[in-house]
Amino acid sequence: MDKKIIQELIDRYVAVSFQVQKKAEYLIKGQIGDDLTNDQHYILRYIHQSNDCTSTELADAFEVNKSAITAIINRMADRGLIQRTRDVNDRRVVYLTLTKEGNTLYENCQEKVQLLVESIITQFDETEITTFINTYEKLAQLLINKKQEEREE
Amino acid sequence: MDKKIIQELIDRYVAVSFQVQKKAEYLIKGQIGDDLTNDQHYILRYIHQSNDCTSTELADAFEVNKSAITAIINRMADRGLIQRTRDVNDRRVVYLTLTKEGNTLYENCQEKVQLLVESIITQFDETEITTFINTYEKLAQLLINKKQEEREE
DNA sequence: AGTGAATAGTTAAAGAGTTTAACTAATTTA
DNA sequence: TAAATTAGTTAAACTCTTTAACTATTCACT
Repeated sequence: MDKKIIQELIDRYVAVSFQVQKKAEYLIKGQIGDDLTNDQHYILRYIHQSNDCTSTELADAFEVNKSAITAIINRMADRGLIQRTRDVNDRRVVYLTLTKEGNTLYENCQEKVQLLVESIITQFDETEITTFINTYEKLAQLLINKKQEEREE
Repeated sequence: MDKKIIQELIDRYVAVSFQVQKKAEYLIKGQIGDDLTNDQHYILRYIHQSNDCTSTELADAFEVNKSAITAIINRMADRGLIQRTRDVNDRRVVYLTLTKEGNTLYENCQEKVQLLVESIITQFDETEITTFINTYEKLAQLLINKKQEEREE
């Protein structure tokens, strides 16, 4: 690929990924209201999806220090959204789960996000969007590998 | 499209966009070091790209309040990266530009980001990536329209 | 079995980013 | 020209993040 073309693609990619991220967060925030910050919403989703979620796992996924996770979890636990449970076999490990209230809030958010996304996703045909997500996932994998490489140096 | 398929696409999309964002920020941070936070890096890029950039424009682009922009710009101006200039015709308006130091830092970052992105972008063929970015840009446009609609309600 | 290293998580302090509300100063409009 | 609007700032309160030091537990090894 020509260097100039690459440069152009980078500029387009940077601009568009930025826009999509910010606008999507704006629209979702508009849907779910002030109950959750963006970060708390991501955490809520992540814990709901994951089995036996731990602080370390979250810190890796979010690329922040474990103490940043502790702080967020504290706030959400104070509000009764998240529960901590010690592993019986390895008592260093603390599992994070959603409380009943946390789950209800998740369901609420998910419903609203779904309505929003549906109204947009239906403007693509299925092939276009699966092709898009396939490439996106390939990109994600390459980035994960790249991180792995850097770690090993 | 079937409801179930949509649901699956949403889950894949949410997961992958999240991963790409976090890993990309991690890798870029690894390249440019501790000179800039992620947000400051975005601001630096944005001001470099834009002509006659103002706080209001940044606040719109980043979907935050103007006072959040003031705070970041203050920090970067204190470090001598950004300059404020009043508009001669409309003296309410303040234009933001990069100083010489700001520009040097930008060039530096851009070079490093480019090396990183090149090493990844070359693993796609050109058709795949332009198709990807086209769809991405279509998505961005839909989100922008959606925001516009909501504003008008 | 016992010592040293590694692992999971927390705490505290300092700084960065955000929101809200109140404010100044300049411009528009009616 | 008075009233409303616009661009930007300030201050207080809060969230998020990093660094470094810490506790508690488990692993590895002789």
